[in-house]
Amino acid sequence: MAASTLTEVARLAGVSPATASRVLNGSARIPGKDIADRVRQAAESLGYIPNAQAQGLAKSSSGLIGLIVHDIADPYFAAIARGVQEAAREQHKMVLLATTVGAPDSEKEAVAAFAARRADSIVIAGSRTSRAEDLEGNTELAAELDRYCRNGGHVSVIGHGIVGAAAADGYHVVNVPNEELAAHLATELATSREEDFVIVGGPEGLFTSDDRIRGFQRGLASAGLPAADVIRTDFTRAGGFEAGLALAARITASQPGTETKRLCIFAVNDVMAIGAAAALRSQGLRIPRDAAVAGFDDIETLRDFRPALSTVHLPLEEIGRQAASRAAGPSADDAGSPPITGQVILRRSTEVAHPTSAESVA
Amino acid sequence: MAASTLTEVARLAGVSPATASRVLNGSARIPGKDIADRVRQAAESLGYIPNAQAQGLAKSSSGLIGLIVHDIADPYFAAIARGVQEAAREQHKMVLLATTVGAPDSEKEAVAAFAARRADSIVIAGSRTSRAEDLEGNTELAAELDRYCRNGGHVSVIGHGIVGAAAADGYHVVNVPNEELAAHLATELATSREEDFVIVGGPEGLFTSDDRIRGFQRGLASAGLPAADVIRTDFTRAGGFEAGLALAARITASQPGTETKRLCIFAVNDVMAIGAAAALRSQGLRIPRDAAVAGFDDIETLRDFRPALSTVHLPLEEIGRQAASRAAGPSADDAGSPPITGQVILRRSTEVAHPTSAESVA
DNA sequence: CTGTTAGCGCCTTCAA
DNA sequence: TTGAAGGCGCTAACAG
Repeated sequence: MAASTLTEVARLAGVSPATASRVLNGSARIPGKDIADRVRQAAESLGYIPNAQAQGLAKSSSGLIGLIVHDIADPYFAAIARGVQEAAREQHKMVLLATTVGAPDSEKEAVAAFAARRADSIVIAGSRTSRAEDLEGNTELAAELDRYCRNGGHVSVIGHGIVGAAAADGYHVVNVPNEELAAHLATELATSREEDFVIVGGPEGLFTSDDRIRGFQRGLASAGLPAADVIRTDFTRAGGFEAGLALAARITASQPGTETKRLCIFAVNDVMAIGAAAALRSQGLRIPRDAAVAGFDDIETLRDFRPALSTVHLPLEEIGRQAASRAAGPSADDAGSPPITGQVILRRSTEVAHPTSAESVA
Repeated sequence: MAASTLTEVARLAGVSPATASRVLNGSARIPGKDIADRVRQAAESLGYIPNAQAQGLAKSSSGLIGLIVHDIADPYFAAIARGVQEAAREQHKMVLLATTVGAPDSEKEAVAAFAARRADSIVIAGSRTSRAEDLEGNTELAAELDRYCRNGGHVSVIGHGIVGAAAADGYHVVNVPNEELAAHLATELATSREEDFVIVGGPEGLFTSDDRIRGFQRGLASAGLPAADVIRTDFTRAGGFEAGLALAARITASQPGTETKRLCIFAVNDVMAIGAAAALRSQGLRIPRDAAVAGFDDIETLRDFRPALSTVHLPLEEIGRQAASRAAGPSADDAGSPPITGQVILRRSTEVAHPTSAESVA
């Protein structure tokens, strides 16, 4: 027993399908008042639900927003997804989800799938990469997106634009000032401190990571400090943990006698920072006494972590929302939404050690 | 410039649309070898992407899985979503996301929207409620689901079944043994301890919460202990925090002289537990010294929280995956997937206070 | 094995 | 204002 159709409703109401359509979905005036009620009633009694596929086919638009993330369980992406979802709700659309593991070819597939479903727009979150091995994948992805745009689709990419993507119509980028913010964080951290800085970064070629590293180094430089060592590892908690272990060894080794500066560790995202902190702790080191740790993103779920993590707040939800609404066209706010900004937040994890202040909570 | 169609491909290849369809999508044999290649090449050169809407309309099935959650940014739901997403990928389907704030009527809308899109199946996560004020909403939701099922849809609900939903065809429930596990947690906690138990629960009528409360009380009873006080609050971190504040006052008040037992707080989910812990800490109390805290769910992102939180591990991802594949029909594993089980995990937050063990990490 | 003929359910000109 | 007719892109029966 398939769902009832518009035709059935029309028949029951004693009108033509066209009329029924106008009453139930169309936009133009339908003052048939008497007839309109009959149709509505018929629809109601039949439990009529319009077939979105058919509607979409007829007017070639689907009311779908495609969202591509690396992993929906990652709090970073989950927060963005929430923003996208909210925007979608406002636009009376639904979001179609695709998760790739950052692999460009898998992203390409997702774009093709969205294109097949005639998604009205696509939001791509998750960092772009410039690694040589991804070059081909990136090119194909760019081509796929380009085709999608040429067919009238709207794309908005969060962070960096797709490598090799021509600035086509309907192609937007929501810029996140990773570099500037990282620089800002570095200068804040460099102020009135005397410590060695180390950066725990993701794999080379990951834009988000590279931008943050570059920015941090720049900030250090502008504060007259030497460049920090950079440890490359996975862009995950596990990666942070691994790096943390190495750093713990380094700290422990330099303990005896030598007047050592405290280590200040900047992990390019919060999750890595937490991993690094866990590693230090597992080696009996304490934060911020033995080392300072800072992250990036200000993930909500991690805010109760102790010692409270210094980080850079990013309005993730707003980023997602903006990406989704920008792709919807310049409808609402012609002025365009305001650029994304972040904010350095210094908390306990990078406090200068005051031996006595045990209870100071950020 | 709209995307190219199958007809165009067919024309370019000099064959009929039907043939082209068979080559590009159909399943039956298409050994036209020579012709098949021509078609494929034509498709390639035109950048042909099948229109899923049209395909869906023609074969009345959409390749879509609808997922309903309260909030995709909540790590609990995000983890489930990951599981659903994985199952979807295996089924070569895509997931359509809808977030409700737990409001039955909003869930009803989501179901209708999924039905409109002819989703092949729907997964509903997020706790069911039995509050009087939700009765009407629940009934409508049940009706909507029932209709959806009658039209051939498959539904699987995580946790409790929808209140008032008749066991229709295609309606499945993925049971989560909340009560048993909570009971188990209680008995573990009750062993060799002498403390007062308090439960921080969600609003009355929330099945997930109520089940866990009931189970915990049962466990306490079977250990010969009196029932614990129950504090009702929001099913969120903020709720946990609020309750934690009240409890902190209670603890502080009873400090002087009176031989007081330590308080053991069971929050019905991890996020609430974290909130409660934060509240205690904000009042200068320490865990587990001044109070023990336990949660439920074993949220991954929270595992680095210190003191490590005792909790009940739930295979969230597997739950999502199972829900999605069960709804896909008894295709893969006829034996049906194994029932969901959890596991009590005792960590630092409920350790019996050993004044000297400062570095014992769970 | 391939082409032809009908729809799938809806919307949208175009007449009436 | 309402109805009739055609088409959105594809698939599924039939023919050939």
